[in-house]
This record gives sequence, structure tokens and C-alpha cells, in this order.
Amino acid sequence: MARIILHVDLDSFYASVEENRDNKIRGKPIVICVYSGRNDNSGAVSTSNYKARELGIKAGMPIILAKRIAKGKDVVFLPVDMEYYREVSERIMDLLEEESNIIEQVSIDEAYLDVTKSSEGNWDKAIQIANKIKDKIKSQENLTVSIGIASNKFVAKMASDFQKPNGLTLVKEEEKIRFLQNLKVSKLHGIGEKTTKLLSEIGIETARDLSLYELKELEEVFGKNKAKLLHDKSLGIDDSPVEPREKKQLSRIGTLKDDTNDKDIIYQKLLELSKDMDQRIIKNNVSFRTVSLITIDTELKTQTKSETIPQTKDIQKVISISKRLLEDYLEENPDKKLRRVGIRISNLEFSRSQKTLDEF
DNA sequence: CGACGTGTAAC
DNA sequence: CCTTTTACACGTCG
Repeated sequence: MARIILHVDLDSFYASVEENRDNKIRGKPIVICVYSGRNDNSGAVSTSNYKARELGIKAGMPIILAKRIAKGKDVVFLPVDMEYYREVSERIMDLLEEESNIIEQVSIDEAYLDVTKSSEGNWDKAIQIANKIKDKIKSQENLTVSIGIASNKFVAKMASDFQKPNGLTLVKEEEKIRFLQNLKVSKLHGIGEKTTKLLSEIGIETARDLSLYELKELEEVFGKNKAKLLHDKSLGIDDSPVEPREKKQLSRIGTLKDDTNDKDIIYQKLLELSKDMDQRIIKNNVSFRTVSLITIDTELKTQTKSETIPQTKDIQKVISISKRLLEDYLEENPDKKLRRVGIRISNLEFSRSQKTLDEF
């Protein structure tokens, strides 16, 4: 059965939410920052609105660089407020759920909807649904979205990216090859820096190049699975279903004020992170079996250590195990200093809420 | 096979 | 100059 999938993407979400929050900044370039706390301007840009992007201020950029660009101009810098964005996001996801109950939230500002049923397999009806979504989100939250409509998730995602902000792009099954062909491989969702470089080394620059490349030859570079995946992408093939995701891990990471290998200082940070993690454990009513310590050294090299235990919800386990893993790390790497440190729990089990039990 | 660790990618 | 959080694939080891 041919499917119709929507990919809904909120436009410069954090920046737009902040713009709605404070009329004084409306219309200005806005930059949302993750401050790391090492000094006044350490950290990175999380999102910027289109006005700021025109100036060249983009996500991922060091704050200090963004400020240099903004110098002398009326640019607004704000810290991220995840808690608030999450509230807004939840309301919007509820709106989306009214249009289809087959929905997959990919991140705080993105979701896929399978509207095959609600559109009766009709592209025009799918467009109507997309417009309805746009109208609702505009009227209720004063936010714009970009929507892609296609026969699978991958092409829908590529389509939503095609016209931004406030876009609506339809790519029918018969059009997808033409739509993708001339794109650089780096533009294809799921192909990042490393893969792009490897592809370039064997003369592949565009989706067309990739689609024409012999699968057998691709396998020699990427292995069977990845090669197939890449080849499918080049042709817009994706059979993966739209399905709700269950969280598989929860992590919390932080930057140390100074690079250090001082056990006590790092342990203090772990305690801080654990406090936060505990709130999330309680809120999500989740138990876990694996605790990991994440370390990032001064060279920005990430390492993880983990231990699996009998199922628990006890934050003390996170604290004691991460402490021990830290001691192991420090012993194994006596000459290294840490820049950032984090904890993660995985092997999660979400308990049925008590209410559900009562109903029986 | 499960546990553990690394790499890649995206947000 | 370099944030945060999550997913997933894959290799290795016992």
C-alpha cells in the first residue's frame, strides 16, 4: 500500500518561541546560546533565527565568534530555556496528534505523521491536512512550520528542508528521483562529514553519482549494510515505518569550569548532574540497568565506561557507580585532564503508571 | 548472546 | 574556538 508521510519541522523553534515571549525583541536577529560557564562568552550557538542567519550566525558556532559578528549591531543573545521550550513543544505535538494517531516525534521540534488513512491516500487531501496543521500552529502558538509531504519518511524529511521557513513541499513518488538527483550527498539526511569525505574520495559528489555507483563497489568501502543504506538514500527509498519512539537512554553532561583531573572537583560535578538526573528518573517513572560515565578530555576525545546492574531506580547507584568509573578512568589516564563529564542511564524500563493497574 | 566501548549523525 | 542529548551501527570479548 502506497503511504503518504508528513514531516513537520518547526522553524528556528527556540528563537521563535523567545520572540513570542518578549515583544521587545520581535523582528530582531536572535541567537539562542548554550553557555558553558567557563567564562562570560564560552559556549555555542544552539539556534538562531533567520535574521541572525543572514548575518552569518549559525547553530554550532562558538558564542564568542557570533558576538564578534554581531558587534555594533542590534542582535539579541539569550540563554536556552529547555523547560519552557519543552512545554510549548508538548502542546504542539498534541495538536499534531489530532491529525493522525500514527506519529513519531523525532526531536523537540520535529515529527513524522503517517496520514495515509486520514488522507485516503490522496495527495490533495494530504496538502489540506498540512495546511490545517500550519493554521493551527500559527493561530494557537504563533509559530510557523515547514512541512514535507512524500511517500516515505526520508523523502518527506528532505522535502520539508527544501523550502524554509514556512514551507510546504510535496514530492510525489514519481518525482522523488528528479527531486534528489542533483543534490550534493552532504545534503542527504543521514550523510554527515565523514561519509561525505569517503564518498568524495571515490568520486561521488551528488545523489546521482551515488545512485549510479555499483553497489558491490560501495560495499568495499562501507560494508554491506551501510552501502545499501547509502544507495537507498540516493534513490529516495525508505520503508521504515512511522512509529512512536520509546526513550532508550537518558544522559546529562556538563562542562567543568577548568580542565582538571582532580577527582573531588569532578565528583562534585557528577553529584550536580545526578541531582538533575534523579528528577528526570522520578518524572519519567523509569528504572534502569546500566550506568555510564562519559568523559571528554582536553583534546575533546570522548570515552565512556559503563556497568550493568540489577534493575533499579536508585540515584545512589548512579552516584556510586559513576564515581567508581571515574576513579578507574583517572587511574588509567593519569596524564589526561577532563574538559567535560557526564552520566548516562540505559537499559531503561518505563513502569506502567499506578493508575493503569487500578483500572483492572 | 549480552555487555562494553567507539564512531557517526542529527538536533 | 569547540554545547547537549539521543540513536544506532558495529567491533570485540567472554
